[in-house]
Amino acid sequence: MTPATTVPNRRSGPRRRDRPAMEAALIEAATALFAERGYESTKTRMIAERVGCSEALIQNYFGGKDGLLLAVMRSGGEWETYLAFFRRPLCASMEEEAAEHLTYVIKGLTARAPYLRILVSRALVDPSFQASYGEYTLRKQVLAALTERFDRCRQTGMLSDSVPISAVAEWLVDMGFHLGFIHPHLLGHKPAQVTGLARDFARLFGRAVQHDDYQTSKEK
Amino acid sequence: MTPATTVPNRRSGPRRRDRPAMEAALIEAATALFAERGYESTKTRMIAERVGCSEALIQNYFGGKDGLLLAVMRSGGEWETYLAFFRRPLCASMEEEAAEHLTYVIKGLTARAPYLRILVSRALVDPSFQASYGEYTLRKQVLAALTERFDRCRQTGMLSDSVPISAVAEWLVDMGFHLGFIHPHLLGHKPAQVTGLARDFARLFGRAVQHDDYQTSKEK
Amino acid sequence: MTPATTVPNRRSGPRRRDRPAMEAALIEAATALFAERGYESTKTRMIAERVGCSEALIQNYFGGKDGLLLAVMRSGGEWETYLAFFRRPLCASMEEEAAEHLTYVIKGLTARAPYLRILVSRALVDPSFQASYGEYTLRKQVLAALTERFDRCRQTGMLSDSVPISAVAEWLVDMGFHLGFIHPHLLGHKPAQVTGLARDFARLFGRAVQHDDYQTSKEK
Amino acid sequence: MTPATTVPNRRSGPRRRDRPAMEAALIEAATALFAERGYESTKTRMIAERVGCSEALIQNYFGGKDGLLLAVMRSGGEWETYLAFFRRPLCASMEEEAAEHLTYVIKGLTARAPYLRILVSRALVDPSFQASYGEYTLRKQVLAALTERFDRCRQTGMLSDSVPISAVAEWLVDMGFHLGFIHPHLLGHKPAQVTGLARDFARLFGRAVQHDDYQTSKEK
DNA sequence: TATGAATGAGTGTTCATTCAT
DNA sequence: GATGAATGAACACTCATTCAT
Repeated sequence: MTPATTVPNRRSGPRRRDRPAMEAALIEAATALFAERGYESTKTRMIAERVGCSEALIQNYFGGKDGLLLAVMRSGGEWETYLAFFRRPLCASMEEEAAEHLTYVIKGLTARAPYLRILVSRALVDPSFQASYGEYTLRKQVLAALTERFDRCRQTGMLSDSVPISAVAEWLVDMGFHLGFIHPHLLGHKPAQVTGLARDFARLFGRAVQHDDYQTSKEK
Repeated sequence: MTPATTVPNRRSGPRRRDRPAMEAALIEAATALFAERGYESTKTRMIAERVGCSEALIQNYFGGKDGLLLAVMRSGGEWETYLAFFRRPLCASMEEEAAEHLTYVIKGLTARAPYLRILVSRALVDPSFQASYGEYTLRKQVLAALTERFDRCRQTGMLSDSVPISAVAEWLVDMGFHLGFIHPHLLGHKPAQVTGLARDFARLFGRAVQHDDYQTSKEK
Repeated sequence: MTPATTVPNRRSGPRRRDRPAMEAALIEAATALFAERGYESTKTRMIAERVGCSEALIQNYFGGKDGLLLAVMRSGGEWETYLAFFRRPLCASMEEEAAEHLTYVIKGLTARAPYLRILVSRALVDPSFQASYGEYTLRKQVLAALTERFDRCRQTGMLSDSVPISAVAEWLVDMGFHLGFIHPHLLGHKPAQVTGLARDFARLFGRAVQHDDYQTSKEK
Repeated sequence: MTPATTVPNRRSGPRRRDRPAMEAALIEAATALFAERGYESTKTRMIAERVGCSEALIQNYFGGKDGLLLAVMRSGGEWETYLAFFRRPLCASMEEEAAEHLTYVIKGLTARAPYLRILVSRALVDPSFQASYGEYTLRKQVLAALTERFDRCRQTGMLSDSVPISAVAEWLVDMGFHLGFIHPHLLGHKPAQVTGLARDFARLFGRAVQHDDYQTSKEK
């Protein structure tokens, strides 16, 4: 409720000249409000009040409310740091692969939940926005990273030869999104429930894709 | 200035005396528009125009736009017929169980896609609506039905003893929702892609949960 | 709050055929509501609900809300009985003349207060209505009656020769309206206050218009 | 379709930067329209058109139509200047007292007639408004001022000892309101008629309250 | 540059009225 | 005749946007 601390000590009159800070503050406020109340229910006045500036600034900086939404979206990612995780060394088993993936993804999605809620809610409803969603989501990158990992898993003999890698990767990605986003934000499940489920899912995933011999040796 | 020709075989004048049909038409139109454009972007005027009646009717029948949304929601289900499917005989294998489930669910979700888009999009954004979502979704019922099925699967020896039934059920339900809703309506995947993926997922599911011996005998 | 007992035992379906009773009930309800809430704030639905009939009846009987207002106005008076009072024998003094007049007028205005509030409130604001007010008010008739009385008062020597009769009549009429309408309904004064004031005014009136000699003989 | 020429020297475009003047203009226009057509029949659009601004300004400045009505009410008075009159030196006779009072009050009420019409009309019809009327009317103050004057009149021997001062004051106030407001605005009497009547009333008032001896000496 | 004043297109809703039954 | 269903014009009000300063 308190104005973002990024832009402190605001007084009346024409404000100080720190455009980058102001833009960031607006984006932050808009992200929060869009996520809480939805895009359309969020009024520009609310955003401006939250930040402590005039509505007109939204026009000046972002060209309007739509532009602000785009800026919010673009702000979503430090993709690189997020994706770096997928370049870690292989795990000892497919179940561990899944477990680590799910844990990481759940954490990551939770961190960017507000931002995602906006995106998803709007993509479902505004067809022209669906394209943007595809652009800004990391699904493809994660998919590629997993595929590459699983390739290596197969080479190590950890991953069964009889399962199609791309489907396996897709499968794990979907599980991650479901556990990290759908369960908590649509179904309202608590983190503990989700974590428990993630463990079970990882186990099942392991059973499904692990090479039989490898599996045996591992599980013992 | 000339009376709109957009709504033919409907004179400018007023009266038609079929209230139930009119209500249904309004709900149908609202469902379509809410799904296409979102709740807030859909104006009562659009709905009325689409149906060829006056806006006031929305007030008369449903008490306003909010009431119409509720009516749309309530109209969503012939739950019983949908759930009847889960009372069919067991399949010959767990993979088949999954395959049939996914096929059915994908078809079912596709059929009520517009209705679901509204619900999901709004539940993500309007917290007070999330409760309503929980009420009107069939997740719990399907979950219960699957649990009961898998219980019986285990008794037949088809389902491995070492997997927790509730997690398996949850898993399959999630796959269904993901393939039937997230893939086509959020990610924009085509039906063919989804169907292919469903086959792969069913296969993986089978591998994960099928009792080893049973699995062997089956696969041969 | 209970539906007027004039139209008892109403059930649904096309109602019984007692048009005069129904008209009277509508006029009564409209009078009450117009007076309580004003003409514009009173909705036809309220009137119909109060009476227990359909709104359409207002159209059928009176041609609309305006027509109902006119009917309400026309219903205002059993003029003759009201005016009969002014044909009573002369009083013994001018003060008594005033006292009796004021008492009677206060009572009369109180009885038709709702009806008058509508009239006055609307006449003040709708110029085209001011004419109607002139028509339906009894001011002229009362004025004429008083003038005639005061003529006779003068002949008896009770009324001073040095006052203009028409002004005296006008004066008394105004006092009556002020005490009977303005004080209670605009200023919110209680009946007791008004009665006390009426006595004082009558006394002052007497002092102002009574013939000096007569006054002496009377007061003794 | 062509820009209205009704509001000249005012381009279709927007901006004028004189908020106080704009507020005053809106209040003035609202006063006039409320008085002409009544509060409810006056539409915000009319007011805005009259002033040549947008309807939204009424919301911005006054918070809506209700707020504008309150502003109209509050704008009614430069009370002090109005009440100063009652601090003038005493007249030479009670008749003169009345004559001067009536003349002044008639003028004063005429000046604020539109404003008063709104107030009175609405107070008669909206009970919750009657309280506001009581607050903003000057009746009490004038009454107090007259009472104080008449006290002094009595000390000079001008005012008869046998009349109750408060009733006399009330009486004169009522006459003033009746002549200045009811006669012209409800009965539609012309100024000349009112003036004539005022003279007569003053004369009668004098006869009623003047001390007998003083009266004699004065009239001669 | 940043603002507050001002806008106008558009909102859901109201309500006296009309008409088929 | 009397009704409920249906209307459409109008309403106060909202809000992203524009512009003079």
